[in-house]
Amino acid sequence: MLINELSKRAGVTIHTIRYYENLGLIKGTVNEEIKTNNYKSYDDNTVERLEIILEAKEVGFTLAEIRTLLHNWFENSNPKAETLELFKLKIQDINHKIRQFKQIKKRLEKVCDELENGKCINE
Amino acid sequence: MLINELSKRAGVTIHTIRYYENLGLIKGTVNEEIKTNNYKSYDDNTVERLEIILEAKEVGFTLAEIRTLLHNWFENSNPKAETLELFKLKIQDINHKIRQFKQIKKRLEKVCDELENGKCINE
DNA sequence: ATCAAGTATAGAGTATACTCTACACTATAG
DNA sequence: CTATAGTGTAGAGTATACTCTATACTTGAT
Repeated sequence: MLINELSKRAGVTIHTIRYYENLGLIKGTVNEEIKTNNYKSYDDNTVERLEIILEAKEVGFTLAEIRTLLHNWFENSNPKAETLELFKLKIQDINHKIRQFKQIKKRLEKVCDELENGKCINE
Repeated sequence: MLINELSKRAGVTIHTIRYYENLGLIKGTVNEEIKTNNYKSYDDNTVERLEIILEAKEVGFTLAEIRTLLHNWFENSNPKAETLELFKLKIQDINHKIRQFKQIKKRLEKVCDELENGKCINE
């Protein structure tokens, strides 16, 4: 598929796709058969990569971190043990973040509770 | 306490504290008694506010969002019902984020599992 | 009295992650 | 064949959140 379709399928603007491609997060291929243009084509894997990028961004990973994750995920350039270690570290990060979320949620729930049970002056 | 002590107690640089103060996230008071200087002094509440800011940032709230949260939290300028609604919305946000975290964690765990159980080619 | 260390304001600089514009070339429908 | 919609590269602009620098005044120890 071309960039327009990729954009629609992944829900990411063409600008952002090109930005990610420049950063090395995704990669399109130019069909060497066609010599009239240098349009890049993207496969289903790129759609999945974009999904992962969006999810990972949402939970606070930087694009640099995501690039490293994706390269280990799909390109398998590093030894297995290293990749495994990286992924396990990321899982730990996520567990830590979940704990932080729960902590601030607790704080907010406490304030809500206080508000509902009339510890507040201005009605 | 003066900015230096606040900085040490909250673990935030003086630069950042001033940046937050400019944005209206915290507020120091100039002692009117002392006319020789205009040094600002900060109380324990400011330390707590900074703690909340750090936590909230960590889980992805912007400084603008945090400012609104803090104003409702401490200044009680808005009607109770509004504040309660805002806080409950934030709790929903957090629940949503926790779900996203769990989703990407699942993805990572699946890849780890595949790596450990030999679906990988390069050892 | 003086001098390092602390404080204040204002504004410039940096990093990340976009977002947009300009310009040139290509594809395709009428 | 031409209009317009799509594609490419390069680079400028924007938003957020700092981070640093310059300049000036204050405090406190010697």
